[in-house]
Amino acid sequence: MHHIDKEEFKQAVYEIVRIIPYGRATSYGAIAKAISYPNMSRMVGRIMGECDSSKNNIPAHRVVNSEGRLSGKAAFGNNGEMQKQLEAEGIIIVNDKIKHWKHIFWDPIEEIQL
DNA sequence: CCGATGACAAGCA
DNA sequence: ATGCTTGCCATCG
Repeated sequence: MHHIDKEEFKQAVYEIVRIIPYGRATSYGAIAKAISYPNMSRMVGRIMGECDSSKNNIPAHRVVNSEGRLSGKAAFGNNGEMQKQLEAEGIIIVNDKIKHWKHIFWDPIEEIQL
């Protein structure tokens, strides 16, 4: 009873990720909170890893960890593709971490309250 | 069944 | 800032 359907959860994550603005990024935990499952950040990461972003029109490159670090870059291949996509949006990255993270960070909660 | 692991996160020393 | 610990949940061997 207390279990949301796995597919529903995945779709809820997709919905949030798809509305992350260009040039901004959010975190696994922030997404988990936004869909009312604050302790499911690891699952959000798992879902991103399997979402096949390019094919499904999901800007997974805009999802990083709570410190702004590109902990999931491996899923984009060995050519720093995740970093390239972020840089193409004007985001600066140094040592796998987004520069000015507090400023770049987009909190989905703010959008949902609208 | 159990322990390890993983695109996590927060607290603490 | 750095590293460790704990809490969290699904998947695997």
